[in-house]
Amino acid sequence: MTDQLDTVFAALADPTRRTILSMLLEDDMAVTDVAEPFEMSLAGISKHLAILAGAGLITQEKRGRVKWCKLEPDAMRAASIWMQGFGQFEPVNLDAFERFLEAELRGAPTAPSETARQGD
Amino acid sequence: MTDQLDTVFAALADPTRRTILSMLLEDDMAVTDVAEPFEMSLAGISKHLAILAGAGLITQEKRGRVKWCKLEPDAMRAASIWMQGFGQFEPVNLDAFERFLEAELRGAPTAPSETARQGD
DNA sequence: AGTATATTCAACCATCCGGTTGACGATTGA
DNA sequence: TCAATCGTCAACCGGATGGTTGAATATACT
Repeated sequence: MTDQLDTVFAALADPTRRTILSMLLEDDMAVTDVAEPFEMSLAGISKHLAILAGAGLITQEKRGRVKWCKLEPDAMRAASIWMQGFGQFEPVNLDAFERFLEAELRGAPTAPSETARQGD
Repeated sequence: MTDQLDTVFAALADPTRRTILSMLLEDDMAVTDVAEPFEMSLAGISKHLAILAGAGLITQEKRGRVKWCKLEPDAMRAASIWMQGFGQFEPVNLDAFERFLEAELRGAPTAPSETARQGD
C-alpha cells in the first residue's frame, strides 16, 4: 500500500544511498565495487541497494556471479514533479547539481573519499 | 550533522506529511484545522508538524493560543535541484502536479476525505 | 473566577531502520 | 576437486519513527 512516493523519498533520505546513486551516474557498477569506498560491511551496502531497487531507483542484473547495478533515474520523475509543483524551482540547474554532488562526495560523513579510517 | 537533504527527504517520505503540505498550499492553517480531516490524534499531527518544521518545510507562528502553519516551499529547493540533476525532468509540469495532488487527496490511505474508510 | 479551547509534553508501545556478524549458495578458476 | 570470490540470508542489536493516551500549559471567553 505504500505509495511510490513513500519509497522513493524514504530511499533518498539516506546519505549513503544518495552517494551510491551519484556514483552510479557515471557508470553501472558491481555490488562489491559500490561497497568498496564505504566504511561499511558488504551486507550493509547490499541492503541499501535492495532498498534503492525496491524504490525502483536502480535495477540489478546478475551476470555470472557479479550483480550489476544500474541507475534508473526515471523512478525519480514522479517525486521530482511533485516537488516542483510546490516551488516551481528554476528548471534543471545543472551547475547547482554538480556543486551538490561535489559537496556530498567530498565532505559528507558517509562520503567514500577521505573519512577518518578508524578501526580498520 | 544530518544533512538538510536527509531531513527534507525523510519528512517527505510520509504520506500524512505530504498531504499536510498540499493542504498548506491553499492557505495557512491552525494546527487544529490541519488535524481535523485526519483520523489521527491531535498530538500525532502536532508531531508531524514538528518534523515538517524541523525540515524547514513549514514555519509555525503562534498568535494568541493559535499556532499558524505556513508552507515554506523554498526548503524543497535543494532537494528538488538534487533530483532534477539525475533525470532532467521536464520543467515544472503543473498539470502533472495537480493530477498528483488530486490523487493523493482523494485516494490515498491517509487522505482526509472519506473518514469511514479505514478497516480494509 | 471558572471553564473551554489550542497545543504540547511525557510516557509508553510496536514496528521499522541501519548496521553488524557468521553462515550459506552460487559461480569462477587453479 | 578445492579454494577463492560475489552476494545474500538470518539473527541480532540499539536507536529512530509513528502512533497512542493523559496530564500540563497557555490563551480566550463569559
